Amino acid sequence: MKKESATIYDVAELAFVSIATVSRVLNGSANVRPETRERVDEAIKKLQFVPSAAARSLSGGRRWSIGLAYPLDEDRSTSSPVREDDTSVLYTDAIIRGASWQASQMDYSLFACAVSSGNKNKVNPLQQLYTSVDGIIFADRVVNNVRAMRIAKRLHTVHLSGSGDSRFGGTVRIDNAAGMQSIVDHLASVHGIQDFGFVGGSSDSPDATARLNAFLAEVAKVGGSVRTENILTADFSLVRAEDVIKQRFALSSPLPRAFVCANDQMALGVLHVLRERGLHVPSDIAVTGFDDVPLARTLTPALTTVSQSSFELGQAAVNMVIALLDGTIGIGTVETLPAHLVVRESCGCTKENVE
Amino acid sequence: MKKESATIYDVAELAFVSIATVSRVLNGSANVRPETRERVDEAIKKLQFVPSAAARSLSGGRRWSIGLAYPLDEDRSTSSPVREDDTSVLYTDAIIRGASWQASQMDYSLFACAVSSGNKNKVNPLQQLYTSVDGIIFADRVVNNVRAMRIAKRLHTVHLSGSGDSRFGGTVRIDNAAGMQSIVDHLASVHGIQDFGFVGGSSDSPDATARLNAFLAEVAKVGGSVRTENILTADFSLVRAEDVIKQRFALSSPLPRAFVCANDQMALGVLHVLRERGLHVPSDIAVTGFDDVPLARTLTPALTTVSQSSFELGQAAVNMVIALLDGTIGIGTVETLPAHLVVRESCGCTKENVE
DNA sequence: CACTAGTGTGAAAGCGATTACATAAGTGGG
DNA sequence: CCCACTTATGTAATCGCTTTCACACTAGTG
Repeated sequence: MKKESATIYDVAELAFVSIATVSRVLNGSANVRPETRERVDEAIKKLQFVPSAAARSLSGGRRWSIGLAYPLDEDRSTSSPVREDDTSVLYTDAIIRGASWQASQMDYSLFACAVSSGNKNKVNPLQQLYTSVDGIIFADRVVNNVRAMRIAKRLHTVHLSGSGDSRFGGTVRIDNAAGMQSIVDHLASVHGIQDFGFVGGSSDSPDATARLNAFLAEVAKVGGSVRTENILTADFSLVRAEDVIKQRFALSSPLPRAFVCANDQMALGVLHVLRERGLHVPSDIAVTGFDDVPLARTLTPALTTVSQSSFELGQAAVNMVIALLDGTIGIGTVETLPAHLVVRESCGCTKENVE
Repeated sequence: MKKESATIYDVAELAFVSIATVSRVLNGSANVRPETRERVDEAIKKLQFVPSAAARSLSGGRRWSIGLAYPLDEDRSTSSPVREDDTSVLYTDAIIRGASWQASQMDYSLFACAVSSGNKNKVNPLQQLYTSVDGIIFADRVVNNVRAMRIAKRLHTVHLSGSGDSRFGGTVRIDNAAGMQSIVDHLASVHGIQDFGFVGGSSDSPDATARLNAFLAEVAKVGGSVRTENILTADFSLVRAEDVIKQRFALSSPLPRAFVCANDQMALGVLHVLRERGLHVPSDIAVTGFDDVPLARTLTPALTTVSQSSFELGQAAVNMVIALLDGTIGIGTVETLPAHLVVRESCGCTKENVE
């Protein structure tokens, strides 16, 4: 079931020139007589010729494309996709869009590829990806260090928001600490909250760890407290957050006055369960998110969160890959993007307060 | 800033065999003596050799990868990305995940690539994509027919949910009509609603057209009515839906008893504005969605919608591409996936009713 | 004991571009 | 009017892999 298509040879023949000349036209080289160029362009149009990316990259030129690897939820890749709709990581989506947008601005193409951690497959998607692009962006947690280092030997890599600085590639991250600080601060100073709870991500994610640590530090700083049973750990997904909060309900000890969540999706899950159990947010208990996904502001109550502009994160990553490619910056560069508090209703503020 | 890495020649040398043998080992060919195979495997491991996808595909073999092209929002690609967070198309996200998952199951890699309609760029992302994969999936509206036909000459294509059957590739679609019918039916028979409104997508989307037509037909069938001023047109995005509904408020004529929306995001926007204007959903006015995105059930009120399992859509598309590649099915095959009503609260049903 | 059938392996021909090098034609300056 | 120089184009090598073909070996057969 193979299909044929025009090659550079066909174009050359039709335009009565050599393939070298066609290539020159293709790559906008100077030194091509205008009338020759025109003849070639015509042939290209007539044959609907599109240069093969594969051949192009083999022959050494740039591929003008960047890869973005992000994690495909494990549960889904190992079991049947029944609970499909529960774990959609909106956050990644925004990063991808930001990266795509920026890549397109810079005349690059962006290929996003979901990579499952259990790489039982013979042909690894990640390998496929990194052998067909100029540089690659890793979303948090998608590869371990060993793997990342190996890949970094082949092409330039940029890591998104890990806490450890990657020594073999670039790093772009959000200022997790500042974001967490502003949330806890707000909760404490504006709403007088002292008794905190936390719903975090798994400890193997640098982002998760960074947020938890920042949270704990800031709670201490504002003189608040957080009981051990109120530090919950999910995996950044909505369902898992629902699960852990339900489990928390099984305990007899009283709930905290606020649940600070490490991302918006988990906050959504928490909101949902709390409401289900008849609790009112924010009067009974405040809930905050992190990320500011598009829907955060449309919820009732609208979610107080930290805007970390995943979109800009994606953009910055693309820029960094290109800079690395161009040699403008060196390996080991780290860029920290600001995060800022977005006060809405779920913390206890009222709409009038806010807008 | 180029980097070096091991090639098949290095492996051959280290294992004292020819590159042909290495290739045989790589591709699991029979007729390789176990001890030779072992020697090669060792060399591969030692050199951390990963075959170049580019070279591989150039030499004619399958690339074991599938492309998925989806639209990048136009406004964002033409203007500054300031309103970044407003148009995230959650729907596409689910398709991508479904496709990725299925691809990984079938031992293929899935490359998702956002394509902006204004292709002012020299290097077109779409071209990059389709010259590096075995087959390609087009999300609704991402390319026009001419373009699609051209691409279909080169490789196998599958179109996601257009209404017109693609004569040069495969088509996978959702049963839009059945979905719309069940929504309108429910609204009319269970809630006695007669006065309908509609928030649709732009008319250049086959899906949008199909849904609008099905809506109109079914309203007529149940004896309901829909006034012209209550047929609103957005572009499937949250913000645009908010815009059009706000504009609708400027008119003096009374609102309908229900707004049927062509997708969930627009329903979200409508809900938001309605609430802002002090209207209560569903008692004052019912609102329904289409798609059943993950968050639909977590809203207040939980969104009544049609589950079209975008995830399965993605899966089916991947399967179809592979079948096309394998020659199992022929060009022009169409698969229609069922859609089913998900009754929640925004139509007027109560939680007790539903669960 | 020749004779046919596999096996296991290597040599070499592409695949479709890019690019260094070579060549031919046009251009001034002395 | 010739030489050095630029400009336009062609030739051929190269990138890293797959695959066909041919060859050298075993083995099994009559």
